[in-house]
Amino acid sequence: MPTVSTREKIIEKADTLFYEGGFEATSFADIAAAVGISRGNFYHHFKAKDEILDAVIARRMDRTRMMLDTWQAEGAQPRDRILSFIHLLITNRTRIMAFGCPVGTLCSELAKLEHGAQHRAAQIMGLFRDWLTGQFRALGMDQQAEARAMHLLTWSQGVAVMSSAFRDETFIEREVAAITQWLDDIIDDQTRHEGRICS
Amino acid sequence: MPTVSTREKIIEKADTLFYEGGFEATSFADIAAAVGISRGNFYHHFKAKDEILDAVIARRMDRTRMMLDTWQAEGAQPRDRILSFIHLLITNRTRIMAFGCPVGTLCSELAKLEHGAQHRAAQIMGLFRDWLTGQFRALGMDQQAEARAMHLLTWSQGVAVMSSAFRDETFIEREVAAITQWLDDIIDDQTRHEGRICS
DNA sequence: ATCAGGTTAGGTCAATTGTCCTAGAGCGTC
DNA sequence: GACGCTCTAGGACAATTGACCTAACCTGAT
Repeated sequence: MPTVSTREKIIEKADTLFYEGGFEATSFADIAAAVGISRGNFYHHFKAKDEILDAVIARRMDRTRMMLDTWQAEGAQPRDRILSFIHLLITNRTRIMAFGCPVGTLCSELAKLEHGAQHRAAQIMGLFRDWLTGQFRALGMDQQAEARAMHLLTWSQGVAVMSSAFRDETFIEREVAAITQWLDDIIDDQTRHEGRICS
Repeated sequence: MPTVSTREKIIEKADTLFYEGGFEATSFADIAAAVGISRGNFYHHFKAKDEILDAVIARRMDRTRMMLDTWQAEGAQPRDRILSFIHLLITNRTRIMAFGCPVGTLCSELAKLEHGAQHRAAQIMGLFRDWLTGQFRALGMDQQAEARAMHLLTWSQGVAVMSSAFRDETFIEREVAAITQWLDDIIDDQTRHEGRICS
């Protein structure tokens, strides 16, 4: 499996380098050196830099879908599944403090570059939005489901930016606690509201 | 005033270009062309690219301080002053949707580049944090003042990233309404709490 | 008029960029 | 063995990058 392996390794390394150093600042030579192949060989797999970006975005889409499916299967209740998402901030806190959120920073950079792939990068964010919307809808918050999914996403993106700016690890932990509190508050509010309607 | 004028024009144009296109993606030639001078002339004013970045950050610090001073003078009450900050999202919504928040995106980019100026870029964010902390403290929220300033900043940064990703103008308006609601809620909560203590 | 200082233009420099080509190595099939 | 295919290496290519130099220019003081 030499074909698939090398191509996959290129995409994997490019993914990491795009995240840690940014798309624009990462060159062909950087990726080729990281993979351990020549720059000439690189062109055999990807004719242009935009093609690597497309492949990286596609890979991130796939992996995001897989992660969401895992959370869907593992979490017994919608609250547990949403907590899986929130817990991403803790799990990846070191990398988030150093490089920000992979999705958010890519969207921001491509927006500045007026790159055509910005729309597809935003679709990764859309995956989280739609999945979270489904969770809030499962909690009975039909009308407010998407708004709350967006609020949770917005909050998370803010935490990523702020923790990266101030390099404060305790900030992430405090915010995760606050987000969890907010989640439980609206769940409590929802169950009370349902009780008022039913009874 | 040829000296100051040209140098100021360079910093001003560089500021705009760094914001709209990013620091790394903006070249000497881009700035020189925007100002209308030769590249050689450029080097007389700034020996290295990092020097322009330093000047741009210093300029943003100054202008931020001036803006905060204006808000401090214009706003009769802390609530009005905080609303001035929140209203930035509305005033600059077109540019925020296209290029994100000037402060947040610069911090993120410099973090990825592991640039030494990242710390000073974060100080601009610190100006907002400290000023907002002062406003919440003026509202009597001594212990929670900084946490609430950070929360407001975090929320705003999240709105900037999300509105830029999805290019949704109505999202900004809805979030500004939600932030305003949150502000009035904690102010109400604070006045109730004060009444309980005093009476 | 002369001179000094700050300012500007144009051009050079090595290094790096993304793109592209060619020659050949490896390997399975006929 | 001969052929075809994918994969690889090494380099060439023009364009652009940040950095730097030198020769003029302007302006005001002497």
